[in-house]
Amino acid sequence: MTAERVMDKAAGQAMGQATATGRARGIDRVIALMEHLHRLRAPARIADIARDTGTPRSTVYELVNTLVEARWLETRDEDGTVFFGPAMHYYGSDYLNSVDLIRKARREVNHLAEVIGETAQFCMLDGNKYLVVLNEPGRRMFRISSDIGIKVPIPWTASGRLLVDHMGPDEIRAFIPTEDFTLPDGRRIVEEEFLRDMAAAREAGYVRTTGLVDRFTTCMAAPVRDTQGRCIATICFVVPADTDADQQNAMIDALKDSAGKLSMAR
Amino acid sequence: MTAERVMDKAAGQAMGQATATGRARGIDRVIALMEHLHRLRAPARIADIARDTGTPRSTVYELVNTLVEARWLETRDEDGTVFFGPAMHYYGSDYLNSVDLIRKARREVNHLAEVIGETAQFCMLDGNKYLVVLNEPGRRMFRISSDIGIKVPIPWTASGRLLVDHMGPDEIRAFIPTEDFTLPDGRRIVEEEFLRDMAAAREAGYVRTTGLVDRFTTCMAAPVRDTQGRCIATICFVVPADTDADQQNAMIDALKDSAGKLSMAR
DNA sequence: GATCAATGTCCGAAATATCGGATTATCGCT
DNA sequence: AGCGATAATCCGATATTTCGGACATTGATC
Repeated sequence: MTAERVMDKAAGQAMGQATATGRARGIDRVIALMEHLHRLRAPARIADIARDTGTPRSTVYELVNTLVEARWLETRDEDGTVFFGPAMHYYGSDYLNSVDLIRKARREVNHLAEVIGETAQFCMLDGNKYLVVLNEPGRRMFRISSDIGIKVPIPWTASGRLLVDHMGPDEIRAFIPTEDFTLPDGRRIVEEEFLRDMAAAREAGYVRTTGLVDRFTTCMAAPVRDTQGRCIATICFVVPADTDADQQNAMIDALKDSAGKLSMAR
Repeated sequence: MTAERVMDKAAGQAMGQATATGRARGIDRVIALMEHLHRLRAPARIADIARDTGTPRSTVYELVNTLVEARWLETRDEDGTVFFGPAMHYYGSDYLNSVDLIRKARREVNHLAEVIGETAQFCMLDGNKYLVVLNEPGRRMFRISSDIGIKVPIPWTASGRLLVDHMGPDEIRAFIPTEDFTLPDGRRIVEEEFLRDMAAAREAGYVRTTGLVDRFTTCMAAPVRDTQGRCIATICFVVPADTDADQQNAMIDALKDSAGKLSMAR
């Protein structure tokens, strides 16, 4: 078996306009490296980074040294793995504070998680994918790892049904890749069902789904709308499917309330 | 007047090992750029970035394009300024979640800010400087901009008196630069006073200061200690100096409680 | 203790990314 | 509209950084 290189998408991106020689700019290598760590969501050894991003080993060592010095990365434990460093948190905070809607959303999400005690999130679209922008775990200590900044197919989520609110059937078909209607377990969401969910959600001012991405989880979401009434974000709760119905209704009210405040603030 | 270049420290760092020609690696330029934006805490125009970091204009344009594409930066408004982009938030979240103490501290800080309604922070040392790692604004809407990740002289802060808890007078003299004992308004903190504060704080299990960095602000902090009893972080409140005394006592109790939990968790 | 694997360092050559400066586009103001 | 100033793009040359591969180091296994 030849020493074929298996690169992930980040590597592909990084190569970008690179000529056939395989030589790339340091900055492109670094971007691939960081995207790789983000997708991994765990510290990685340098040799593995080199293999998985298609970057020469000596180059990775060189760059990692630079990045560790700048605190962009941190070497973990004594096992020689590296992961994001504090500088990323500082820059990330600056970003959050600089975006008005997100700064306000943070207050709401924190408030909801604190008062209700369940995991609350703030979600938006990124291109034709859904992603969690803010995540505040509830008192329950399961689901430790947040999936902040990880792209997910729109139909897999409750919020997704609100976020494409403003589109007609044709637009949606053109916007969401067909394969995204297939759930992780292989089941397929038929378009009519999705469109019906959508209409019902717009009508009711919230949406609830159960057992979409995983069988035992219920998701409730309320829309944040701009002045034109377009859904630009959602606030939602992620709870066990067996959560008491009254409790769920209280949560939906809380969501509508918070989402309303953020819609006003626009 | 000659076209003398005024570079900030980041630029100096970036030049690093650069040879006398002034040519530098792209990655070093990028690090300087990001540090510059962080210090600025506001969007900047490309021309200004070039001037302030000592990077050639054409290089900055080139790099900014790359970074915008990677969502590390974002062009703001229509005024052509750039600032941090969402990718920084995602990487920063990954960092926060990967550090056990910080992840737990976030819950406490959010809880305190929510329940008490005043600005709560989680602080640590970075070298011989103090810095805010987590900041959660209270209900009061003043002091919008958080100073997350900005280094501050240790003697300027309440928490600082706890964080060097474990050092003797000589150690402290060697550790904290003398100029750091001079407050922003020019007043000087005499060492004896600092040492007395420190001893009293360790005794009481908390520290309170008023009018240090600015005349109308009171700071209260409680120590997070590791298994050896060493103060590795603090949790604190930042409130107006005229805050009711009973209220302040309640806040100190809440701080001690949270700090205690984090100390246990080690 | 010897062997093998994995990790990290070093170095020269060549491909190319950075840089300066000139050019073009955009904007604000009278 | 015309003008000046500022912002952004373009382009060729060369100083430099990436890259491959050899070498050193560490550590685990038998």
